[in-house]
Amino acid sequence: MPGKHKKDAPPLEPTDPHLAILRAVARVPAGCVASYQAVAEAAGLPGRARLVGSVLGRCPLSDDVPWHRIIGADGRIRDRRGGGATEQRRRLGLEGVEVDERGRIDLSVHAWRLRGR
DNA sequence: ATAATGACTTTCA
DNA sequence: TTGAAAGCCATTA
Repeated sequence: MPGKHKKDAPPLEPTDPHLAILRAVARVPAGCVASYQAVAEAAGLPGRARLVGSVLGRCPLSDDVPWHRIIGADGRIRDRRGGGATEQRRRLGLEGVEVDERGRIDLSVHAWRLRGR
């Protein structure tokens, strides 16, 4: 039994922000895109758009999570170091999302909306 | 504890 | 529309 007077900090919690973000990204359906901000809100972390990017950047570009469906709030693919934007564009194309030459995506068509009515 | 960094957003020119 | 500057926030050094 924990009779410690000093506080103990578990390594992971059910409300772990990282986990919540990954979960939110995972529920974005194919053929749709969501902004970092939208994902943050969906994860219950309003205003942490930057954190979403950090988490996705730290994770490997695996198929475990549809990272390619996350784009900037302006509906364009965000550029980042190392590249990967090309891969993202390719994947989106395979899913039926039309991406402009400049990386622009029609949000009025593919924007993912939070379900919950 | 302070400073720098990053797959962000918004505002202004 | 494009680009620069500031705002914002957790992680990392």
